[in-house]
This record gives sequence, structure tokens and C-alpha cells, in this order.
Amino acid sequence: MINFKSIIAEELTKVTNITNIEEYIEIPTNKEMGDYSLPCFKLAKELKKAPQAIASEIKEKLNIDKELISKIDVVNGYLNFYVNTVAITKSVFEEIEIKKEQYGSDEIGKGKNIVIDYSSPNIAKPFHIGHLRSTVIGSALYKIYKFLGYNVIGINHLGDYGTQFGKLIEGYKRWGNEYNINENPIDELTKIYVRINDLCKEDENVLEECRNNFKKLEDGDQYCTEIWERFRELSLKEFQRIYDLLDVHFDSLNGEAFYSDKMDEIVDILDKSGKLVESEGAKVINLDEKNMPPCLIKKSNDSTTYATRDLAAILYRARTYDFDKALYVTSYEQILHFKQVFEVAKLLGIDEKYTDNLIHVPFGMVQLKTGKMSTREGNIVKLEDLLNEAIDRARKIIEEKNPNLENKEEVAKNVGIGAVIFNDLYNSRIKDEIFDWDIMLNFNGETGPYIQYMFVRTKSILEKVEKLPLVSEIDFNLLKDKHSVELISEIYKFNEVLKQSAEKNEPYIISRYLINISQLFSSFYNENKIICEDEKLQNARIYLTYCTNIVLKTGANLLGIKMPNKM
RNA sequence: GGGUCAGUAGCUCAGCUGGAUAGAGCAACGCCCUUCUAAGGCGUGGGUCGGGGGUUCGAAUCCCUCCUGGCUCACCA
Repeated sequence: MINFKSIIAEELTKVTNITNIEEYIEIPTNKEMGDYSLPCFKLAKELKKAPQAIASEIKEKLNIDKELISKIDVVNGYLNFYVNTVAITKSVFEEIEIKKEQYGSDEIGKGKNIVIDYSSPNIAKPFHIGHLRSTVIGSALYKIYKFLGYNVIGINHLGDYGTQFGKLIEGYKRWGNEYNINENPIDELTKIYVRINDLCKEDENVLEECRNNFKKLEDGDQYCTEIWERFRELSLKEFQRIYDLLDVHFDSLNGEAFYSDKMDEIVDILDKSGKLVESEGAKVINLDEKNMPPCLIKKSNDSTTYATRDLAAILYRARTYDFDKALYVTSYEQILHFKQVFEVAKLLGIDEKYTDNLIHVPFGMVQLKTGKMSTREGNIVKLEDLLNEAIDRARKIIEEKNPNLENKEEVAKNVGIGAVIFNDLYNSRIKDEIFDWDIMLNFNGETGPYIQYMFVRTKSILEKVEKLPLVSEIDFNLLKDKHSVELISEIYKFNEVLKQSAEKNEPYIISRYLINISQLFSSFYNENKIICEDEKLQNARIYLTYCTNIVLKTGANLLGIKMPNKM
């Protein structure tokens, strides 16, 4: 595709001799003011001339092909550039004709490995709405990076280790036969977990027993290991139902336990670095210099901590995947933890390539109106319940609006789940969320169903005409109305939007973009008759509809949202 | 108390490395279905961008300070 910004920058450099002038170019807030703009205020200072005068001078000297930039205006010290609508339309249409579903993809990630650590639920605990965000954000990033050419490794770093399992084992030992674990594994294990926790609160000795159980587990005790393996398997089976609903995949399920035999090496390396010190019976790395509390590597009973396991994971992933970037998608509660771990990782003796590219991708918390969710307190909303409710509500709306629809079940699933995913991805990650059924499952306005609905409109129009015109036969002059032009220039930005989303690890940039595209298409659709008498005009509009269709589908799929053909 | 993140319309949020009159959706009100799906479109009202300083030609955006709220500060993960 033609890169208009670079072309403008190149010409500006010729005139001004400023090599990095592209950085000065911005996109005006208002469409009326052009597609690109150069504010001349900074230049005014250097050249000691009025911005307006500079803008005029540059304009006089510029020699840009009228076929590319149709108009250049000087307004209030800005130099405004208007892209030739025929050129941009031709460029976009030709690109999409060639690349189709690959439109927007890139090779910037070619040859680069990126590890993404996401979802990571705890074994034997319910998969609740608090786990949704890591799962959905991580999965979106996975797809986005892949589309940009990266080799992506998705890891579900399962919480399958730690004192909590010592507790579960203790509970199972005491009352295992009272619960039907095969029937509803997680529910029953949760009951045991809550019960043993209560007992621990009352009796310090029981808590000590639990810690010892974990120690035994670490040491490979047969009884403990067998129970643990069974819990893990049963849990994974339940989690898989949710991953299937959300269509989320992983390349590795190596959880914390996977690193149990890899931590001695970490302790050893840290020991040799001379930075590992004894403190209150435990072994820690002091981080005073970095203005952080110490990082606990070994507890006083000699068992490891999750920091140790994360360090082992870093070493393992560096060796196994040779990553260029490693992302950790977790809630912001863990910001300090990762800062500490990333700092300590510098002592592992691995290349800076690895330690400089450890990136925590934090997100805000989901809370109930009544406060924080807690498995122990039992006040949680299970993710599966939410997803099923979403599908139910979608089904009801279909019954009401389109009772003769085929594949109702599948459509209800795509729409219901699409709404939940979109809702989770349409704000900055860091924002907290108060859980509310009606907000979460809203199907009107800026929502998943809205973009699906616009997609369905494009789809049914395209089906009606059956045959897609060739771009070489399209008269681009027929798409000069406001709605068409705005839609085209938005479609033009797709690749840029994807790169920006990846750079910030913010899927919402794509969500908002898809809303924009949908709104622009909706206006276009309402103002123009797409299927019409004039064949030339119809062809032009059909192709624009096709381009919209491609971008909506590709973009939504990157977020993990499936598009129905009808709804 | 230290660190950190956030505070923009009644509500939920956008606002790119500082730039031209601060934008959406929801909610409210008023229009638009014998016309490609009304899960839609068009319009109206609604704002001392938490307060106060500072830097700058220019600040919602950067710096300082205060206020409010979240998270966090070694043997949970």
C-alpha cells in the first residue's frame, strides 16, 4: 500500500532538511482539516519566523504529486495535507484484492520468538470471572502477534503447586471419603479447601501439617504426588470446557510444578552470585538498592516460593524458546512481584536479550458489587455460568428478533460469548471492572454484537450480489462521498492499528477501531443504496462493503470473537 | 507510613511521543422500518478534564504539590 505519511515526510525533508520530520507529522482531530498535518510552531522557534509564514514557504517549495496529495492548505500555522481519495481507494482495494483475509498482517515479527504467559488458573479451584481477563487478553495478544509475523508460544502457567496443595492434601486425607470428587471435582475440592482453611485458622498445628505436606510433595512423596496428579487431571478437564467455549489455545501447559526439579539450579546460581543472603531463617535477595523489598527465594522450612518458580521459568524459557520477548499477563496485584523477579533474573547469568525483554502486562481487577471475590468466602461467579448465561440471553434475543434463523445454537454461542469477550477487551487493561450481569451482557451500543451485526449486514449484501467485481474494473471516482471516504481511510489504517496494539499490548485499540469501522459502515449503509440500478456505482460500493467485511472479520478474530454469517 | 496505578458528561470510558472548537456508548428526550436485517440510523440536551501551582507559543496530556480511591510492602500465589 502507498504510505502517504512517508511520502509527505520525504518531500518535507527535501525542503526543510529535517531528517526526522516524520515524527512531527500528526493526524488532525477533525477530518475537515485534512488527513495529515505539520504543525510549524517548533520550526518557528528555530527559524525565528512566524509559523504561518513558514507553512506558506514550505507549501510553495513542496512538489508532491497531485495524484497522491490532492490539496495542501495553510491554516493557523499548520500545513494540512489532503490525501487524494482516488489514490487511497485504489491502494486499499488493490491491497485487499491480493491479501484478502491476510490484509493488515505484517512481517515485523519474522524470526522473532515471543512467549506469552496467560490464563494460569489454580488447579482445584473454580475458574471464575476473575480469570477471564488474563485468558482473554493473553489469547488476543497471542493472535495479534502471530498475525504480525511473530513465532508465538502460549503458556498456561498453571497454579498447580504451593502450600495450597499441602492444604488440599491434608483436607483430602482427613475427609476425602465424605466428598464425591469424581462427580463435580472442582466444587467438591473447593468445599474441602474452604473447610481445611477454617481449620487452619483455628489450629496452627494443622497449618504446619499442610506446609509439611507441600514439602513432601516437593520431595516426591508417593502418596502426595498421586493425589496431586489426580486433582490436576480432574481440574484440567473442567478448564478445557471453558477454553473450548472461548476458543483459547496453549502451546504449553507447564505450570509451576513443572519447575519443581529446576529450582535447585536457580538457588545454586543465585548462591554463587554472592547475593543470596540468610534472613530470619529464609534465603533472600536484597533489593534495597532498587528501592524494593527483598525477594524471598527459599522459605525458612527450605521450600521454594513462587518467585523461585518464576525465575526457573525464565531460565527454562530462555533456553527452550530463545525468546525475544516474554509477556506475563496477570492482574496488577502482582506488579511488585514481577518487578522483583525481573530484577533478580539479571543475576541468572543469561543474556541481556532475555532480561531486558521481560514484560509484565498488568490488568485491572474484576470485583463484585459486594466486594472482592474469594474462593474461601465462597462469593464467586463462575466463568462457565457467565458464559452460559450470555448464550441464553443471546438465544432469547434471537427468538424474539429472528425466530426463523438457521443454526440458532451456534449463533447464540458466537454472539453471547462475543459480547463477553468484547466487553473485556474494549477498555484499557488497567481499568477495574465492577461485575454487573447487565453491563457484561449488554448487546446494544459499543459491543461485540454491534460489530457482529454490521458484519452480518456486509455478509448478506455480498451474498446477494454473489460475484465480487474486479478492482481493475472499479471506477474509484464513484466513492467520493463523505461516508465512503471516511470508511476507506479508516480501513487504510488497519495495519497501523494492529502494530500499535501490539506495541502497547493493548487489545482495546483494535476493539475501538472495529467500533469505528462499524459506525462508519453503518452510516455509509444508511446513506447509500449499495445494491442499485447503476452497475458501476454498485460495483464500487460492493467492493467497499467487501473491504469492510474483511477488516471486521479479521479484527474480530484477532480478539477471539467469531463472526456469525446471519443473526 | 513507603511504593505504585487511577481520577475526563448523570454512568462506563476514548483522547497517539504536549497541538487547531475535549469525543463515544449507556441513560434522558425527539424523529426514521411497504426500501440491502431497527441488535440499526439521525438529532437535542449535558463538561471549572479531582484542586492548586509550574514549564511552554500552546497542557486533559509533561513536572511539583495536595485531595480521593484501588493495589502492594518476605515465609499465599
